[in-house]
Amino acid sequence: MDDAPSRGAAFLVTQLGTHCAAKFAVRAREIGLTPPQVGILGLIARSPGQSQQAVATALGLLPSRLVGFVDDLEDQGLLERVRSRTDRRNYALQLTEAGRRKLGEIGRVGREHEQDIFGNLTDEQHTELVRLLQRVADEQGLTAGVHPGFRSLNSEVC
Amino acid sequence: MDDAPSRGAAFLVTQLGTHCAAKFAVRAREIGLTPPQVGILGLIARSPGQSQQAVATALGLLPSRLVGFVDDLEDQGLLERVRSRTDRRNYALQLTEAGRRKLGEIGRVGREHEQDIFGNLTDEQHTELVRLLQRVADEQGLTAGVHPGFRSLNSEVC
DNA sequence: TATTGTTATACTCTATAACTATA
DNA sequence: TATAGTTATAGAGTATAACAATA
Repeated sequence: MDDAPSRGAAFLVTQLGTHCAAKFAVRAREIGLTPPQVGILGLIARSPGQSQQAVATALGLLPSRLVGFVDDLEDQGLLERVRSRTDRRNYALQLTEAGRRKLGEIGRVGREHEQDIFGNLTDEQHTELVRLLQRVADEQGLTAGVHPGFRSLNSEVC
Repeated sequence: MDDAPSRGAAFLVTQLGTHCAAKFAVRAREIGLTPPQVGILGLIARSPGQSQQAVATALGLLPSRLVGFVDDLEDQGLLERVRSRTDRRNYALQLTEAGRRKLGEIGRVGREHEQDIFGNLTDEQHTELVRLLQRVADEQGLTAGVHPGFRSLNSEVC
């Protein structure tokens, strides 16, 4: 008897989630980004002009951590810090043209990633899996744009 | 347009996996254990008498990390280090009676965890979800007893 | 010489708190 | 006085490498 105990859905999701996160991190690094930076670019693409505070809150990471990520994205020429006219304390973060191009790369990488992990499912199976996961995620309050995994586990559970 | 982009299965699995891991860590802590320690106790229950090297390899964590976990489990009286007669360099790790009782608690906590996350699915939906996840996990080579999340992401992907 | 378990050291990552400039 | 962004410091967690005991 060397079998693992029958794995429940929770164990399988945890195991596969860790696996997916690790594989995606590799793909993100290949285009010069960390996973949180992918989230930052996507958020600014959807809602341009937000302050760093707003981005930090939306993604569930500390403002002090955000600084370094934005520094790097700015160094790469993917976004700009534009001082707000009305309140010169904060910035309005904007994608550059290169940032919009990078967004296309992110999309390509994301599709490759999805195919890599779930490519052996039929379309029907894939659709059913997404439906079930979406339902559970909604019930667990994960619908919002806040990405777990960017924030610490401690702040997650308190 | 403030919607997140349609979330693929990979994103959902990553998001839910992180969420599940965090919630399980809380439940494990309530019975005095860390997630790796849960894995250690389960492995020794299934295959008693293994050396620390064997356990470390099976769970994908470094032998030097294992020492502290086993120290704590021994302090709690849940397992014993028994010197091997044939090779006095290594130990044969054995559960104590208290360790076997703790295993029952782990089972209870695991069922509560599963119910907490997936309790709103019908039995048919739950079964279908497990089937799909199991299939993907198998194809990704996650069938073995090696638990990702105990080892570092770096060693995972290289 | 090789291996098991252990310890010591260094490194990475993250949280906390202090600081500045604006308001 | 309060807030946005930043920097500095400290702490937790982990990997690497050195070590003693045994083979």
